[in-house]
Amino acid sequence: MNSEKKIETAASAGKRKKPITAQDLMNAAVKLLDSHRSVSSLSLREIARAAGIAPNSFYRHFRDVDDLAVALIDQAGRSLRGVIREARQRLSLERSAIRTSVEAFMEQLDAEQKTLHILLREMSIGSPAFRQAVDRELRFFEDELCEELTRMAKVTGHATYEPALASKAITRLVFTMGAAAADLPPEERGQIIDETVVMIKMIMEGAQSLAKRSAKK
Amino acid sequence: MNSEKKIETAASAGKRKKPITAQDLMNAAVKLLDSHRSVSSLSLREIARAAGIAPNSFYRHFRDVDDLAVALIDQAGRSLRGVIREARQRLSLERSAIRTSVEAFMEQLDAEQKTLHILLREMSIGSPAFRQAVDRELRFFEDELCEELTRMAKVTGHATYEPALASKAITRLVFTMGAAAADLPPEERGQIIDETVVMIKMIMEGAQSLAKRSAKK
DNA sequence: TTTTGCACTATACACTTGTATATACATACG
DNA sequence: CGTATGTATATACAAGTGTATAGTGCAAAA
Repeated sequence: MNSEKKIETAASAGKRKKPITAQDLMNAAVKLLDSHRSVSSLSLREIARAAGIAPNSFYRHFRDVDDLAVALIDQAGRSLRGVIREARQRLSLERSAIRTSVEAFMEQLDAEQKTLHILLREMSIGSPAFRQAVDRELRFFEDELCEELTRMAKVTGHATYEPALASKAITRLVFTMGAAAADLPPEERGQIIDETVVMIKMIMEGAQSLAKRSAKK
Repeated sequence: MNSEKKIETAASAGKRKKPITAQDLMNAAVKLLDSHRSVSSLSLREIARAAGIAPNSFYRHFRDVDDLAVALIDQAGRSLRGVIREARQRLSLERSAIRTSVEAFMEQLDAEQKTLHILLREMSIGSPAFRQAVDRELRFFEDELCEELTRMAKVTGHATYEPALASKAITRLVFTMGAAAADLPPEERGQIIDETVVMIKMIMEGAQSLAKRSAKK
């Protein structure tokens, strides 16, 4: 018989007058996520409390906690695509496209909004709707990468064996390694980055080598 | 004000007299897991109900639900290692080591106990203890694979660039693809298997190609 | 002005959860 | 025989959950 009286846990704290946005709720939810909690394990009341509103007000903005979760995943995906696009900008100037991209990805793990964490976590748990949402984002990633690979092929002359598959492999690998890096002290991340880079090089080298072989034959 | 009166949900159903084993509880828990629920999202009462015992009897066997989860992970890992070892037996007779192993892995997804599902799910969610347990099992997988690769290298003369890393990449990839296949109609699994096989070939081809290159130089 | 609609709140209900406490009933041992 | 000991039980409680219902206050529309 304690809480739910005057708590106003953070987030509101005296300043705001009345109207809360859906985004506010999403932010409140994100703040509640540590490394081993999935979005849908949060209770509606918990989120409402963190946002400083009454439990029922939640329904004004989302049908469900799951509904909010999907919104979060979408947002995470959008932000991720931004990161990748930015990485690509840097890419034309410096060398080692792979390393640059992987670093951009891993850097994002520390970003203020833990959007990447959300994607990484929800891709393996949660309702079908979740998976679908995450899958959509993964496919964006894949497609951009595939496009990049075939473009590179034309420039350098190194064809790629099955660019779509290579892209998929690389994508899944980066996400998996990202998940591993996510809850790791930042000073050990360097090693994960190095490993990931080598793995990607293996895949690309292999895809090119297989391309040559199947062309010869 | 309904349940908890005379339900005896399955599992007990009249036959057994009194003593329940820890394994019974684990099995009951597994039966409750569909594709989008993690072990630790099960409630103690839920599991007890499914096993046909009183909630408090749970404590005779496990401290926590998490405690039970760790036991489940261990069991899953043990079973998985069995599968892999079996796959290796077949391996010496037929060809295409890769395809055989991947198929063995994916077949296990349909097995009666959904142990593999558990591993796949818990590797990305759950308490540190969970992750650690899953990680241990993954490393087993990796090590066996790495050993296999270096052995193959000596026989065929094709050295592998960084066998440990290649093993890690392959392992993560297989698990990720397995997770994707896990909740998919079985008739679409074939495609996933094919994709996975190609991906692995890319990695191995790449690792060998990189080995030659770094040897030459 | 009155009215209408919206965003939010308060109270309440039925239900689940983890666990504390106390109790029954077998079997094993002196 | 008693009497521990281990395993199961029922009952109970405080806390938390999702949500139904009703109400409040305020801004824009009539």
